[in-house]
Amino acid sequence: MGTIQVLRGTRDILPEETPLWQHVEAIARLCLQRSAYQEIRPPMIEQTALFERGIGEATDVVGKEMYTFEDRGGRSITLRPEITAGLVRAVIENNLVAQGSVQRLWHIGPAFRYERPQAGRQRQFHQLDVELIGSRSPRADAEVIAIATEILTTLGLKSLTMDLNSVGNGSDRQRYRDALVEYLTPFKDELDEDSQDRLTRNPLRILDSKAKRTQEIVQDAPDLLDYLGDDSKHHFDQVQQYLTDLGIAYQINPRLVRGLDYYTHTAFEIQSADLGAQATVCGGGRYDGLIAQLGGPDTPAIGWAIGMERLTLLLKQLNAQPKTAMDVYIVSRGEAAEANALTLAHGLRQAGLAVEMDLSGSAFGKQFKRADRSGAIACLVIGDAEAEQGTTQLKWLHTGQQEERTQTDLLAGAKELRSQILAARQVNS
RNA sequence: GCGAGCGUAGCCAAGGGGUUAAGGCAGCGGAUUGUGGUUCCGCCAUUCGCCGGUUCGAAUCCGGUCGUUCGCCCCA
Repeated sequence: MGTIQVLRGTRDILPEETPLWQHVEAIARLCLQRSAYQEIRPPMIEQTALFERGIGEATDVVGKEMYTFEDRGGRSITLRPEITAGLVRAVIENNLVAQGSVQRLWHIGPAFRYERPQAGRQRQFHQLDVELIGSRSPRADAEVIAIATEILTTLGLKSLTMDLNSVGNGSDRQRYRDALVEYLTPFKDELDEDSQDRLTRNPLRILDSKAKRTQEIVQDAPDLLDYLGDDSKHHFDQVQQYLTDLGIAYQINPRLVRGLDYYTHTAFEIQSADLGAQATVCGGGRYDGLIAQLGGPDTPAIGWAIGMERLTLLLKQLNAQPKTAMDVYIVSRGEAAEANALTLAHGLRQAGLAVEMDLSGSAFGKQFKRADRSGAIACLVIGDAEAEQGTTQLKWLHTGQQEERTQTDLLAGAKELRSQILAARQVNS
């Protein structure tokens, strides 16, 4: 072929799809804004060390999925594989959390992981990311989770399920980890290959292995929730209580262990059965240790990320795509008329109308055909005669009625025209 | 990184060794040189993802490669 194609695992989001993305973003903005969250826009590239230290060297994301390269100055740079780490870096660097203060932040943008693409998984994907930094309160957990469910349900998504778990604090986890390793070691030879490997590197991850025999073994493993200290247990109970108070459905999944090292206490995932193997639409949790670990003040935080591709995939299964129809389509022929058309289009747009101007210069019949397809309610016709008299034919495309207006009257009455079009559109739909 | 399936126009496709590569949608042009949504006519792949091999002959068979889909792993 010889033409250059998009990189594997990346894709173009074409004009027919962008209205859907804009709709999601509008809903998200609305929900976040009225919950006091502010947008932040950190860079997409960071020093590699940020992710190594933040996400954890033992994780798959850092171990084998990062886009890492040297820049011309010999620095090791990485395209962010997720958004939280960079956002936390920005918070620390700009001193956004003075003692006791709370920051509510959100961001939407691409992240990159070098993985084999499949349904709901790409090398460049987009996340809507929300973080509440500076509160240890279980109300913070509940607030953040509630926003996620609100966005999802406002978009019309149903039949989602939420898994909830607590992985405790550092010492809870250490004790549990020891107990788990002790339990699993006698079964070592029966575990799947990956899990054997994790027994020393990252034993908690064995819990949500999909290998059949491993699952059987894990059935009788000690329960993480039994190893929570009193504070952790209390926190978890409170979170559950608050979610119940808010009418948010969830199920406790003691084997939910998320793949990023920084999580503490609350961990949750919202899933859909309609996504295939990549069922998680939204995942998140608390990360009370991360900020200190990255050199900031000892500050608790909780957040989540929604996968935009997976979300839009679900929405596409659901409803017809929103389309942006034009209000007015301008048809013109002849040099003077075409100049008039341009001026008219400009003026009407300034008055708030959506106007498409036919640029073809082809026969009126052809131009009307396009006018029809544009979804416009009204059509303006300017030919030699109209140009000479400074008039235009205003044609209503749904009735075929046509009236003559002077161009100046039309512009002066643009507001009225706008409400007429609005009314006509209501009747039509 | 591993396994399996699939690549024919912008989209959906038929064809499974012999030369003219069906059909539909969309698009463009015309019937209708100043009036649309119907209809009719015409145009729209010297080429079947790419490279190489087998053959007198390859979209068709073989090898490789790239892409894609589904799954594993992992995650959004």
